[in-house]
Amino acid sequence: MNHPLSIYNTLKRKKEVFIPLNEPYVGIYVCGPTVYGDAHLGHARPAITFDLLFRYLQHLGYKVRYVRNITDVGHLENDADEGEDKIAKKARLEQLEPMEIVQFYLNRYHKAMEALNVLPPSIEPHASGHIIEQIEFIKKILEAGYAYESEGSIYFDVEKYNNDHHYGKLSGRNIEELLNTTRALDGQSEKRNSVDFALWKKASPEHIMHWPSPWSEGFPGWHLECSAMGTKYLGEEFDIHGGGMDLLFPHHECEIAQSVAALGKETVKHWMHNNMITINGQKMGKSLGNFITLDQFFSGDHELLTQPFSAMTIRFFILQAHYRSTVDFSSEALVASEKGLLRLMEAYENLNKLAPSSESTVEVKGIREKCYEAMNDDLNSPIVISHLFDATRSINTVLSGTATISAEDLEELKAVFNLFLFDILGMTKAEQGASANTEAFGKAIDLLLNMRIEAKANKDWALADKIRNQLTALGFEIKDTKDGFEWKLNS
RNA sequence: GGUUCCUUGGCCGAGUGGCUAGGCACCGGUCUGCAAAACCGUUUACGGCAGUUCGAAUCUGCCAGGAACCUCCA
Repeated sequence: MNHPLSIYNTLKRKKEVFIPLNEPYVGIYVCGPTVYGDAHLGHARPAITFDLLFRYLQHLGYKVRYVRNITDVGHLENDADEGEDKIAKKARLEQLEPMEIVQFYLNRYHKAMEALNVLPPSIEPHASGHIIEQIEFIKKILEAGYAYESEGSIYFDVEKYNNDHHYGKLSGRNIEELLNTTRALDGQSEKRNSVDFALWKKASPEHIMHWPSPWSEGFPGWHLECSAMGTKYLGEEFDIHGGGMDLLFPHHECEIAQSVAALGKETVKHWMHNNMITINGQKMGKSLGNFITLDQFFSGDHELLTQPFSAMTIRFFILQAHYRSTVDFSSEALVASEKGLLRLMEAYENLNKLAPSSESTVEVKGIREKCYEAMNDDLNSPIVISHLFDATRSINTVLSGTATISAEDLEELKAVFNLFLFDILGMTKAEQGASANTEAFGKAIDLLLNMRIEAKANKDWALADKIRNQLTALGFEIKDTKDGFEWKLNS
């Protein structure tokens, strides 16, 4: 391939050619969901972004281990001092076992991901299943001297760390200023500095989820799980760490600090961050309460939705924007994506209707290479899609009889659609297998439309229009063609 | 208040110095009994001001508006 894959590295603030540490193996770690509620549109963005990466790297021949964690403990709800574990809080409210909540929402998350055609990761580790690894990680940080115990809890000593290393290198923060301005205000806390973050929190008596440790009965801090599980499954150095931009600080900054403190080196070579989905220009998120769940999209059951949207429409909508741009949700934008996707899918089906000629008058040869170039340029999926739309125009032009295509080019177009639209962008083909029921149903519609042909032959326009209008009212789309008709049912 | 980033045509959304992005919508045409679909064509851009340059949506500065994260206050 002429152009190597370049990926934007948040740490370097520029695109870098991607070279695996240990070719052909590639390790990817992505921050997964906290499973205390239904997945919303915002959750779909990283899942689809890194699914695109996963698919493309595999296509390029890499052997990829993709780890996406499940946060089921330790994600504090408010500030780190007095926060309450989100999972435990929900459990108490609903009088359910914490793990019951986790399992319930995890099942629903998996179902939504499957609908979006997001491939399952290679490993999906739970934070609660890696308490021992996290405790061991804390021990290393303590031994290195970058953490301290305070009333049964362990905190990361950001000031000390920053004296030896650079805390803030990923997020571009100057922590020295923060330390100087906040120290005076910080008298009562059990932390030395307000910027210190918890590695282990002693559980209060009413706290349901807790584990024994050398320091107290408690639970691990939120940032720790990703460091512990990432290194456990991908090694002390691995290729790519991904997540949403909202996790850049403090979460990923803390991960770097933890790794450097415990291991003496940075674990992650390449940081990737997807941007947010906005609604009326604002981040869609749980804390703002302005989110729409994926199930609501699928059912259309939300005041901002004019209709239901299929999972593939959602996926296509997200891929029509570059992953590092914000994408603003609106029902109108989704309708546009839905129609555009339908156009692409019909073009793919039309490929089977084209009769090859001896020569092509449409340009086919460059499309594959252009799609690769776009993918190699930091996964520019909207450009890939624009090339597929260009191909769509060529296909439809041939279909309408004003251009020709050679057998070779026809096969090339089929291959390009299969590769980029389905394998890499991960769109799914319309379901094809017809049951006996749907077969009979189709023949019944054919029967009606054949009667309409007879009516047209008799110039009985009233009857012809009646059949068409009433089928249209039922959601059918009727097209007259030279040899007869075509129809389809719009869902 | 701090850090980072954004502002493209009716809507969404690519694009980092000169070359039509693309989709949706709209309008005109071809096709059709009329439509639909498809095809062809047209129209609507680069937040504002100034600067650099032969040339800027693209670089620089200022201004306006918006966002994400953080902080403070409540």
